[in-house]
Amino acid sequence: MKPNKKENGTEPTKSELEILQVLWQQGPATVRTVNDVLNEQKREVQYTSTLKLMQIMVEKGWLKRDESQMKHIYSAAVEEHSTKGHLLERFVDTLYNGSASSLMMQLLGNKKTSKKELDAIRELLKKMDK
Amino acid sequence: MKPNKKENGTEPTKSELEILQVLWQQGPATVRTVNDVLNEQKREVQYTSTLKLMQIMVEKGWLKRDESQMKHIYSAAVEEHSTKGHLLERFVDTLYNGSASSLMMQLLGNKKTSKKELDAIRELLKKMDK
DNA sequence: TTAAAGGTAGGAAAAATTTCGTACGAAACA
DNA sequence: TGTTTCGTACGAAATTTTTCCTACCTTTAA
Repeated sequence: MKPNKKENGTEPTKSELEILQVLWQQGPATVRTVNDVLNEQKREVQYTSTLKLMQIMVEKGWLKRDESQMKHIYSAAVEEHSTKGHLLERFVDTLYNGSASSLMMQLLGNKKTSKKELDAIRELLKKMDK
Repeated sequence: MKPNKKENGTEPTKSELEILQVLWQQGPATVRTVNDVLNEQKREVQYTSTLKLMQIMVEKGWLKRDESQMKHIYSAAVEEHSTKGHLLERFVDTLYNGSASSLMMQLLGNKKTSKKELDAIRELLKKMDK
Protein backbone atom coordinates (compact mmCIF):
# COMPACT_ATOMS: atom_id res chain seq x y z
CA MET A 1 0.00 0.00 0.00
CA LYS A 2 1.97 2.95 -1.27
CA PRO A 3 1.26 6.50 -0.17
CA ASN A 4 0.41 8.01 -3.53
CA LYS A 5 -3.06 6.65 -3.39
CA LYS A 6 -4.93 9.99 -3.69
CA GLU A 7 -7.97 11.06 -1.73
CA ASN A 8 -5.86 12.50 1.02
CA GLY A 9 -8.61 14.64 2.43
CA THR A 10 -6.60 17.82 2.20
CA GLU A 11 -6.81 20.52 -0.39
CA PRO A 12 -4.36 21.70 -2.99
CA THR A 13 -2.21 24.63 -1.92
CA LYS A 14 -2.36 27.89 -3.81
CA SER A 15 0.52 27.05 -6.08
CA GLU A 16 -0.84 23.60 -6.69
CA LEU A 17 -4.15 25.09 -7.64
CA GLU A 18 -2.48 27.31 -10.19
CA ILE A 19 -0.97 24.27 -11.82
CA LEU A 20 -4.23 22.36 -11.77
CA GLN A 21 -5.90 25.32 -13.41
CA VAL A 22 -3.40 25.26 -16.23
CA LEU A 23 -3.85 21.55 -16.81
CA TRP A 24 -7.60 21.76 -16.66
CA GLN A 25 -7.55 24.48 -19.27
CA GLN A 26 -4.83 23.16 -21.55
CA GLY A 27 -5.28 19.48 -21.05
CA PRO A 28 -2.28 17.16 -20.62
CA ALA A 29 0.96 19.04 -20.96
CA THR A 30 4.68 19.02 -20.29
CA VAL A 31 6.34 20.83 -17.43
CA ARG A 32 7.76 23.27 -19.95
CA THR A 33 4.32 24.22 -21.15
CA VAL A 34 2.88 24.61 -17.69
CA ASN A 35 5.84 26.67 -16.59
CA ASP A 36 5.52 28.94 -19.59
CA VAL A 37 1.85 29.53 -18.91
CA LEU A 38 2.52 30.28 -15.27
CA ASN A 39 5.21 32.79 -16.08
CA GLU A 40 3.00 34.42 -18.61
CA GLN A 41 -0.28 34.45 -16.72
CA LYS A 42 0.70 34.41 -13.07
CA ARG A 43 4.15 35.01 -11.72
CA GLU A 44 7.79 34.48 -12.47
CA VAL A 45 8.97 31.05 -11.46
CA GLN A 46 11.94 28.88 -12.30
CA TYR A 47 11.49 25.80 -14.43
CA THR A 48 12.82 23.44 -11.79
CA SER A 49 10.46 24.91 -9.22
CA THR A 50 7.49 24.07 -11.34
CA LEU A 51 8.94 20.67 -12.07
CA LYS A 52 9.44 19.93 -8.41
CA LEU A 53 5.98 21.05 -7.49
CA MET A 54 4.43 18.94 -10.20
CA GLN A 55 6.42 15.93 -9.06
CA ILE A 56 5.12 16.47 -5.56
CA MET A 57 1.61 16.75 -6.90
CA VAL A 58 1.96 13.37 -8.55
CA GLU A 59 2.95 11.93 -5.19
CA LYS A 60 0.00 13.58 -3.55
CA GLY A 61 -2.29 12.23 -6.22
CA TRP A 62 -3.33 15.53 -7.77
CA LEU A 63 -1.61 14.77 -11.05
CA LYS A 64 -0.93 11.79 -13.25
CA ARG A 65 2.25 11.39 -15.26
CA ASP A 66 2.93 9.61 -18.49
CA GLU A 67 6.61 8.67 -18.48
CA SER A 68 6.65 6.71 -21.68
CA GLN A 69 8.27 9.63 -23.46
CA MET A 70 11.33 11.47 -22.31
CA LYS A 71 9.24 14.58 -22.01
CA HIS A 72 6.82 13.45 -19.36
CA ILE A 73 3.23 14.36 -19.93
CA TYR A 74 1.29 15.50 -16.91
CA SER A 75 -2.44 15.67 -16.53
CA ALA A 76 -4.88 16.43 -13.77
CA ALA A 77 -5.79 13.34 -11.78
CA VAL A 78 -8.74 15.03 -10.16
CA GLU A 79 -11.83 16.16 -11.92
CA GLU A 80 -12.27 19.87 -12.37
CA HIS A 81 -15.93 20.16 -11.51
CA SER A 82 -15.92 18.12 -8.33
CA THR A 83 -12.67 19.59 -7.09
CA LYS A 84 -13.88 23.12 -7.53
CA GLY A 85 -17.18 22.14 -6.01
CA HIS A 86 -15.39 20.91 -2.96
CA LEU A 87 -13.32 24.05 -2.68
CA LEU A 88 -16.39 26.18 -3.11
CA GLU A 89 -18.24 24.30 -0.43
CA ARG A 90 -15.40 24.81 2.00
CA PHE A 91 -15.24 28.46 1.05
CA VAL A 92 -18.93 28.97 1.70
CA ASP A 93 -18.72 27.08 4.96
CA THR A 94 -15.75 29.05 6.17
CA LEU A 95 -16.83 32.52 5.22
CA TYR A 96 -20.59 32.36 5.04
CA ASN A 97 -21.51 29.65 7.49
CA GLY A 98 -22.58 27.48 4.63
CA SER A 99 -25.16 29.92 3.36
CA ALA A 100 -25.05 30.08 -0.42
CA SER A 101 -27.47 32.97 -0.53
CA SER A 102 -25.23 35.02 1.74
CA LEU A 103 -22.46 34.50 -0.70
CA MET A 104 -24.78 35.47 -3.52
CA MET A 105 -25.69 38.71 -1.88
CA GLN A 106 -22.05 39.50 -1.53
CA LEU A 107 -21.47 38.61 -5.14
CA LEU A 108 -24.39 40.63 -6.43
CA GLY A 109 -23.47 43.64 -4.39
CA ASN A 110 -20.06 43.56 -5.91
CA LYS A 111 -19.34 46.19 -8.52
CA LYS A 112 -17.32 43.64 -10.40
CA THR A 113 -20.39 41.61 -11.23
CA SER A 114 -21.48 42.92 -14.57
CA LYS A 115 -24.94 43.31 -16.01
CA LYS A 116 -24.20 40.46 -18.32
CA GLU A 117 -23.33 38.22 -15.41
CA LEU A 118 -26.55 39.12 -13.66
CA ASP A 119 -28.60 38.26 -16.69
CA ALA A 120 -26.84 34.95 -17.05
CA ILE A 121 -27.65 34.16 -13.46
CA ARG A 122 -31.31 35.05 -13.89
CA GLU A 123 -31.46 32.87 -16.92
CA LEU A 124 -29.95 30.06 -14.97
CA LEU A 125 -32.48 30.32 -12.20
CA LYS A 126 -35.31 30.45 -14.66
CA LYS A 127 -34.15 27.18 -16.15
CA MET A 128 -33.99 25.58 -12.75
CA ASP A 129 -37.50 26.72 -12.05
CA LYS A 130 -39.21 24.30 -14.35
CA MET B 1 7.03 54.82 9.17
CA LYS B 2 6.48 51.60 11.02
CA PRO B 3 5.47 48.38 9.33
CA ASN B 4 2.25 47.71 11.17
CA LYS B 5 0.39 50.15 9.03
CA LYS B 6 -2.16 47.70 7.60
CA GLU B 7 -3.24 47.45 4.00
CA ASN B 8 -0.43 45.10 3.22
CA GLY B 9 -1.98 43.81 0.05
CA THR B 10 -1.83 40.21 1.17
CA GLU B 11 -4.61 38.07 2.52
CA PRO B 12 -5.14 36.50 5.90
CA THR B 13 -3.92 32.92 6.19
CA LYS B 14 -6.34 30.13 6.98
CA SER B 15 -5.76 30.28 10.69
CA GLU B 16 -5.97 34.03 10.68
CA LEU B 17 -9.28 33.84 8.90
CA GLU B 18 -10.64 31.54 11.55
CA ILE B 19 -9.81 34.10 14.18
CA LEU B 20 -11.29 36.93 12.18
CA GLN B 21 -14.46 34.91 11.82
CA VAL B 22 -14.75 34.50 15.55
CA LEU B 23 -14.26 38.18 16.17
CA TRP B 24 -16.68 39.19 13.47
CA GLN B 25 -19.28 36.94 14.98
CA GLN B 26 -18.67 37.55 18.64
CA GLY B 27 -17.49 41.10 18.52
CA PRO B 28 -14.49 42.27 20.57
CA ALA B 29 -13.18 39.48 22.77
CA THR B 30 -10.28 38.23 24.83
CA VAL B 31 -7.79 35.65 23.67
CA ARG B 32 -9.36 33.22 26.10
CA THR B 33 -12.75 33.57 24.47
CA VAL B 34 -11.42 33.25 20.96
CA ASN B 35 -9.38 30.24 21.92
CA ASP B 36 -12.36 28.57 23.53
CA VAL B 37 -14.49 29.11 20.46
CA LEU B 38 -11.77 27.75 18.19
CA ASN B 39 -11.37 24.62 20.27
CA GLU B 40 -15.07 24.12 20.33
CA GLN B 41 -15.93 24.89 16.73
CA LYS B 42 -12.77 24.19 14.80
CA ARG B 43 -9.78 22.35 16.15
CA GLU B 44 -7.73 21.77 19.23
CA VAL B 45 -5.20 24.48 19.76
CA GLN B 46 -3.12 25.68 22.69
CA TYR B 47 -3.90 28.97 24.36
CA THR B 48 -0.49 30.46 23.69
CA SER B 49 -0.73 29.49 20.05
CA THR B 50 -3.87 31.50 19.65
CA LEU B 51 -2.35 34.32 21.65
CA LYS B 52 0.72 34.42 19.47
CA LEU B 53 -1.27 34.35 16.29
CA MET B 54 -3.48 37.18 17.46
CA GLN B 55 -0.43 39.21 18.42
CA ILE B 56 0.95 38.69 14.96
CA MET B 57 -2.35 39.71 13.47
CA VAL B 58 -2.18 42.98 15.36
CA GLU B 59 1.23 43.60 13.84
CA LYS B 60 -0.11 42.79 10.43
CA GLY B 61 -3.01 45.12 10.96
CA TRP B 62 -5.80 42.55 10.89
CA LEU B 63 -6.71 43.11 14.52
CA LYS B 64 -6.84 45.98 16.98
CA ARG B 65 -6.01 45.56 20.65
CA ASP B 66 -7.24 47.43 23.68
CA GLU B 67 -4.50 47.13 26.29
CA SER B 68 -6.06 49.34 28.89
CA GLN B 69 -7.11 46.28 30.86
CA MET B 70 -4.88 43.46 31.85
CA LYS B 71 -7.04 41.16 29.80
CA HIS B 72 -6.48 42.68 26.42
CA ILE B 73 -9.51 43.04 24.25
CA TYR B 74 -9.06 42.22 20.61
CA SER B 75 -11.29 43.22 17.76
CA ALA B 76 -11.22 42.95 14.00
CA ALA B 77 -9.47 45.89 12.40
CA VAL B 78 -10.80 45.06 8.99
CA GLU B 79 -14.38 45.25 7.99
CA GLU B 80 -16.17 41.97 7.49
CA HIS B 81 -18.07 42.78 4.35
CA SER B 82 -15.24 44.30 2.36
CA THR B 83 -12.74 41.70 3.48
CA LYS B 84 -14.97 38.84 2.49
CA GLY B 85 -15.77 40.65 -0.71
CA HIS B 86 -12.12 40.82 -1.53
CA LEU B 87 -11.59 37.16 -0.74
CA LEU B 88 -14.58 36.21 -2.79
CA GLU B 89 -13.37 38.21 -5.72
CA ARG B 90 -10.01 36.50 -5.62
CA PHE B 91 -11.72 33.15 -5.32
CA VAL B 92 -13.88 33.77 -8.35
CA ASP B 93 -10.93 35.05 -10.32
CA THR B 94 -8.78 32.09 -9.44
CA LEU B 95 -11.25 29.30 -9.95
CA TYR B 96 -13.82 30.67 -12.35
CA ASN B 97 -11.89 33.19 -14.40
CA GLY B 98 -13.85 35.94 -12.75
CA SER B 99 -17.19 34.66 -13.91
CA ALA B 100 -19.73 34.98 -11.13
CA SER B 101 -22.35 33.08 -13.08
CA SER B 102 -20.00 30.14 -13.46
CA LEU B 103 -19.65 30.04 -9.73
CA MET B 104 -23.40 30.27 -9.41
CA MET B 105 -23.92 27.29 -11.64
CA GLN B 106 -21.55 25.32 -9.53
CA LEU B 107 -23.33 26.47 -6.41
CA LEU B 108 -26.78 25.71 -7.72
CA GLY B 109 -25.80 22.31 -8.98
CA ASN B 110 -24.56 21.48 -5.54
CA LYS B 111 -26.75 19.20 -3.50
CA LYS B 112 -25.83 21.20 -0.46
CA THR B 113 -27.77 24.18 -1.69
CA SER B 114 -31.18 23.78 -0.17
CA LYS B 115 -34.56 24.75 -1.51
CA LYS B 116 -34.70 27.49 1.04
CA GLU B 117 -31.41 28.88 -0.18
CA LEU B 118 -32.65 28.88 -3.74
CA ASP B 119 -35.76 30.78 -2.81
CA ALA B 120 -33.74 33.33 -0.93
CA ILE B 121 -31.57 33.85 -3.97
CA ARG B 122 -34.59 34.28 -6.26
CA GLU B 123 -36.02 36.79 -3.87
CA LEU B 124 -32.77 38.65 -3.91
CA LEU B 125 -32.66 38.85 -7.66
CA LYS B 126 -36.24 40.01 -7.79
CA LYS B 127 -35.38 42.87 -5.52
CA MET B 128 -32.45 43.84 -7.67
CA ASP B 129 -34.68 43.83 -10.70
CA LYS B 130 -36.55 46.99 -9.85
C1' DT C 1 1.51 36.50 52.82
C1' DT C 2 1.83 32.75 50.19
C1' DA C 3 0.11 29.71 46.61
C1' DA C 4 -2.56 29.02 42.65
C1' DA C 5 -4.72 30.60 38.61
C1' DG C 6 -4.72 33.18 34.67
C1' DG C 7 -2.53 36.87 31.89
C1' DT C 8 1.18 38.68 28.37
C1' DA C 9 5.70 38.65 25.87
C1' DG C 10 9.13 36.63 23.31
C1' DG C 11 11.87 33.27 21.26
C1' DA C 12 12.35 29.28 19.09
C1' DA C 13 11.00 24.98 17.24
C1' DA C 14 8.13 22.47 14.06
C1' DA C 15 5.63 21.95 9.99
C1' DA C 16 4.19 23.14 5.58
C1' DT C 17 5.10 25.28 1.35
C1' DT C 18 7.94 27.10 -2.18
C1' DT C 19 12.15 27.84 -4.53
C1' DC C 20 16.17 26.59 -6.77
C1' DG C 21 21.15 24.66 -7.36
C1' DT C 22 23.55 20.76 -8.95
C1' DA C 23 24.13 16.45 -11.18
C1' DC C 24 23.44 13.86 -14.84
C1' DG C 25 21.21 11.59 -19.06
C1' DA C 26 19.31 11.97 -23.80
C1' DA C 27 18.71 14.44 -28.02
C1' DA C 28 19.94 17.83 -31.43
C1' DC C 29 23.30 19.69 -34.13
C1' DA C 30 27.71 21.60 -35.79
C1' DT D 1 32.72 13.30 -32.40
C1' DG D 2 32.19 16.93 -29.44
C1' DT D 3 29.20 20.36 -27.46
C1' DT D 4 25.17 22.64 -26.65
C1' DT D 5 20.38 22.27 -25.47
C1' DC D 6 16.61 20.37 -23.06
C1' DG D 7 14.90 17.14 -20.01
C1' DT D 8 14.43 14.63 -15.10
C1' DA D 9 15.89 13.55 -10.26
C1' DC D 10 17.30 14.79 -5.94
C1' DG D 11 18.49 17.35 -2.05
C1' DA D 12 18.51 21.12 0.40
C1' DA D 13 17.80 25.95 1.35
C1' DA D 14 14.53 29.69 2.02
C1' DT D 15 10.13 31.26 3.33
C1' DT D 16 5.85 31.22 5.43
C1' DT D 17 2.81 29.58 8.68
C1' DT D 18 1.78 27.40 12.94
C1' DT D 19 2.66 25.71 17.43
C1' DC D 20 4.19 25.86 21.97
C1' DC D 21 7.77 26.38 25.84
C1' DT D 22 9.54 29.40 29.23
C1' DA D 23 9.74 33.46 31.89
C1' DC D 24 7.57 36.59 34.37
C1' DC D 25 3.69 39.63 36.06
C1' DT D 26 -0.96 40.38 38.27
C1' DT D 27 -4.97 38.96 40.54
C1' DT D 28 -7.44 35.89 43.51
C1' DA D 29 -8.24 32.91 47.17
C1' DA D 30 -6.66 30.26 51.05
